[in-house]
Amino acid sequence: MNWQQRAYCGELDSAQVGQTVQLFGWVDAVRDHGHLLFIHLRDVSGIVQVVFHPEAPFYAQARQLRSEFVVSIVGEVKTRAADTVNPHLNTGTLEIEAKSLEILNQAQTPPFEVSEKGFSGEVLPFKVDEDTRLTYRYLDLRRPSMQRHLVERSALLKIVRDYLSEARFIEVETPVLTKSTPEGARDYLVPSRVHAGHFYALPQSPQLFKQLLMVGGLDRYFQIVKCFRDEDLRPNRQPEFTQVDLEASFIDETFIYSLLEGLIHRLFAHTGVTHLPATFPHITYDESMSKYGNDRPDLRFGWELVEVTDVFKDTSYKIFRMILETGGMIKGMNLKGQAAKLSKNILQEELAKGLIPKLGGKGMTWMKVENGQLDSNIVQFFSEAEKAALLSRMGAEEGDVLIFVADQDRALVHSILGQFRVIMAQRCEIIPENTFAPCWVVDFPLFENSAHGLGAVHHPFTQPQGDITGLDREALLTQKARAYDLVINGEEVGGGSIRIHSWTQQEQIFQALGYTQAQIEERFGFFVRALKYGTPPHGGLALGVDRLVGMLLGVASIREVIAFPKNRMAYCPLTESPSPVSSEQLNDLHIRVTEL
RNA sequence: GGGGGCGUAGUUCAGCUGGUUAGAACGCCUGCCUGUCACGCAGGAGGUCGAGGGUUCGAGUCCCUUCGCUCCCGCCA
Repeated sequence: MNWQQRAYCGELDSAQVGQTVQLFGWVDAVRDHGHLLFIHLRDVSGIVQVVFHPEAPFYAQARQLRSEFVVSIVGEVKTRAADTVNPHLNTGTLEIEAKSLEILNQAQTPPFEVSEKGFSGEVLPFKVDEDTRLTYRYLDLRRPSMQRHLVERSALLKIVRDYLSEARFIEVETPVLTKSTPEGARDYLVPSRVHAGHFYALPQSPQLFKQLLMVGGLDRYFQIVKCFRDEDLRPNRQPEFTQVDLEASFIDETFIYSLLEGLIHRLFAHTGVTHLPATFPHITYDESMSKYGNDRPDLRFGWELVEVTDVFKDTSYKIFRMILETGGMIKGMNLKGQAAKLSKNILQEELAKGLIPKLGGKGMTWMKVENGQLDSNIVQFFSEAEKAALLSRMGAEEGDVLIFVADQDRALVHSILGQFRVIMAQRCEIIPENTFAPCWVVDFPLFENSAHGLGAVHHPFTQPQGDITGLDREALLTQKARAYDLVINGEEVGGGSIRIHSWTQQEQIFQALGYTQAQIEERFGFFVRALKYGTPPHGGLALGVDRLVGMLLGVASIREVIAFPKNRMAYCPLTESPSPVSSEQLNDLHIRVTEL
């Protein structure tokens, strides 16, 4: 194999005209003119056209070529005549006149087309059932767009490594076979052969190990690492996913913010995005919930939630009055300038009766601002004072649409309006394209109510903002954590916290979570012990690589940037895993499978 | 775990209130074609309509069961 002399198809340029080059690749397309024969030859770098003339001794062999055959071609780089240039191909001003042809391998007709013919202007939509793509992922990966995804992912991860190395971070690997901890998601378990009846767990994150690395004095650690969570899947969720995991000692929140802002700037600059703010705005959890209805605000557009409970405190409108009398709240949103797009029929039938109930709401009140008046099916129930107050509170102008949701359950009001805001913004096409709006969400609550008492909102190693000594449950629920999320365009791309480094404080948290001394010892004994041996103040963050790369490349799903993803059922159609194993294997592992 | 949608040729899809031999495009095969590049022209092959059961004179179409995929909710410290 003459690999030393190899040239890459997509990298040929006019400087090489007249040279003889060696190419390896796959046949992307064949155009047989009976005499003249053209092929597109594809390798990882791109595509070039090869011409076979009928006089060539290997012409008969060339006519045997089919899609996806693997070939070695030696040929002369030639300039194309002006009227035969292909403007859609990077190498479109050139072609290779074949001097020899070797068919290195034949190929069956693939189950779907690998060629994207995409150099023909706009990229044709690739519509093949995803399970079929995953079953033949090696063919799917041959498509130029998939190769671009993985090439770019590699380039972006190199930027991460370079950046963090420059900032004195040390890349350390942590175990994949580790200890199951009852917090958080379900663990993937790995049975031990040597220790009968005992199990390792695959890490949900290297959380405890990276903190132990800080105790170990490594000072600044990072890792690009797989994490595993055995939960039901979502379009943007895989059972195994990749994080940029990092942790640093003797730092505070400001270190993390500026470190990550620098990294995000570099990553986005790589893809040509330069409009990110120098420092990212901070928004508190409470403010995010109240203005955007969730803790991952999409700041690319306005449409903030506005409370109008007080406007209707004496209303005669029966539905509002009933809800307010039982302690409910009314919030609304101004769909700025959307009156023309949203007819009364759409507002009432599709949204109030369709979408809102799907989101969990009982109803929605809407009104349009037309001819200087509020107009809707129920506007006659409101007083002039109420209408005037609404107009001013909502900043309403001609052509606006106001919508309101009322409910006893304040969290439900936020949840409905938060989802409604995003869905309607997409539907009304008000979200600017190719725009990225990052922010830090800060001041998360430390605890939340859970089925069995208090639960940690972030995780139990997060430092409280204040002293929690002696606080009762009610007071604990009002405490804030030193936790932060990095949110871009309404997607959480990373999260972290300043950790607890005092073992007494760590035990306070465990106790608040309702763990007994025995449970603490059994689950986290090794960790609490470590905290007692001189733990430095430290904190860190983890970035979701799949989501971030997916966002940077503008793909529809994280599966587009993962070489071998699982499907929605956590199944791999390519390898057909998971699969049954032999009874010998089970016996070795001391496992008996119960009847299904 | 709960709810919605889908399953027809290799691929993407059409197939009306149940009614002759289930169609289209692309792909594939054969032939023709010396400048194409989504080449063109002519011809051809290719289907247990996801599976099982039921209703009916008759089912791709209606009903039940089941499997698979997908979306939403729960879940995801």
